[in-house]
Amino acid sequence: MSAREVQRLPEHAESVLELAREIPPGRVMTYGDIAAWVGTGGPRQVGQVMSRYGSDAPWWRVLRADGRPPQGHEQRAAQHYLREGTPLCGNPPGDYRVDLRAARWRPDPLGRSTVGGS
DNA sequence: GTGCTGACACAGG
DNA sequence: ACCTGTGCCAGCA
Repeated sequence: MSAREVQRLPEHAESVLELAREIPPGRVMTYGDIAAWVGTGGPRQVGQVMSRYGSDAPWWRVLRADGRPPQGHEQRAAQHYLREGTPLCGNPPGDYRVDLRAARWRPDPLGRSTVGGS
């Protein structure tokens, strides 16, 4: 995207994309997680931002709360999961659901990455 | 100003 | 586990 387009970005869009780019390979975040982290009102807004401006960011690492990749891009995302070794719990082909239990990532302000809850 | 839309979340059945 | 309906918020016609 060009600089002129960036100027059109909503305030939160910048934060959303930046956060998405910090997700390490093989790890993922949900739309809701990102929404909560950037302080925006809702997961849908994150989805809007990703669909409009996420082409440059690792959009496949941002998924729904149930572990499903972005609606309409499941097949495309699956290729990335296999390439990055993202843990899957679905039943491929057809169901490429990501195992959030193992792959969910939370940004670490202290440089201490967590593997998700117990 | 009003209303529709969307790469979502959650509760019910 | 699945599908459906309702709630949500910001952007755009």
